[in-house]
Amino acid sequence: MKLSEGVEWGLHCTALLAMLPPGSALNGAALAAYHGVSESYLLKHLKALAKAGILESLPGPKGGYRLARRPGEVTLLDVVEAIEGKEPAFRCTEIRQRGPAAVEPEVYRHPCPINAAMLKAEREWKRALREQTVADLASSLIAVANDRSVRKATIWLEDKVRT
Amino acid sequence: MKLSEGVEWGLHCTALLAMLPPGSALNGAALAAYHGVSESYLLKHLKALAKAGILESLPGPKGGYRLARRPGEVTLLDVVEAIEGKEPAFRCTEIRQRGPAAVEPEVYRHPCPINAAMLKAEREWKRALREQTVADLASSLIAVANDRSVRKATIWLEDKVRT
DNA sequence: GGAGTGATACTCGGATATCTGGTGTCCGAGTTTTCGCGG
DNA sequence: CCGCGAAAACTCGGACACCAGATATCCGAGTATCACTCC
Repeated sequence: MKLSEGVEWGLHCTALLAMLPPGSALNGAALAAYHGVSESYLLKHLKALAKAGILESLPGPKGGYRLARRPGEVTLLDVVEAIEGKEPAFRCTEIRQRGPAAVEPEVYRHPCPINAAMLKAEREWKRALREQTVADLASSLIAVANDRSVRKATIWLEDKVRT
Repeated sequence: MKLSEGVEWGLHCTALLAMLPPGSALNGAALAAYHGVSESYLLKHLKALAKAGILESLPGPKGGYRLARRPGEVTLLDVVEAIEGKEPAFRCTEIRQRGPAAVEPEVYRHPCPINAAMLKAEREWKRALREQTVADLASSLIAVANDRSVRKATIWLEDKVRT
């Protein structure tokens, strides 16, 4: 099992936007350069975040991406599901209905217990993700950040941020 | 994010072995035929389960696989990690240390908060998996199983099971 | 009849092809800006 | 000086190659079995 690298990128981008003054936007080029990643590929994920209603895209010159909701209203689960999709990680293929012990499909009224057990764990994972918001990430990032790093970021972002 | 199909197969195989009398073994061909899956590919996963100490492999004629521990001592997490590996799903690539705001690596003493948040959720997932054992799966499977299916399975397994 | 022994047949184990989904990239549609012109 | 308008430039959006990891498979090493032979 492996989460897409885009999840990490998306979380960092939303967290960065959350640290800026409300309503601030950055374009894809700035977000990519700030994190040192490929711009064209990052755009793919930003698009997904916009489609999910997490980011808002502003077209035209001086355009870019900004948070569509307040940072406290965006959970980590929102971001993860926007990029990874909402399908469960464990996908039951109902192999209990195959092989020599199988009977008619309509007999399997109860859900597969193995599927239920795996989904139960997945619900716990989602719950933990839902309890954390992008605002939490932003404040944590600031709390542990080095002063010089913050200053460098502030200066660099100065002429990139758009209101 | 997607879990390997082998996880489902491994769980069904361990659960089936747990339902048999203690010490019973089945060879790869029987396990594959019972679940209606490819034998050569299932062997790959059974091998992984054996290497992890969950199954025990008995070579030679009348050989096969059997549980290495009692069903109550094997958690779902054991099975999942044996097949998927123990690496976390979220892998922080430390992109905060890249880009124009980066400073010397030794300054980043604190772990990345985003990584910490994701790993926190992952711990909840693992905890839920650790709280369920293969014995639970076996009893649940029996509880919801149709009588005719159980009878068919019993008859079919009769001359395949090995002590 | 029993024990030893050799061949045998069956088992798992690791190394090897193939294929889907994530990774990475590109060019086109749309919109805001902005510059120039006329009033 | 101000308003209008058209061109332009920059933005995001969807469609197109590429590659790693999961999927699927095969043949060889090893061992318990079993039949046969000899005592």
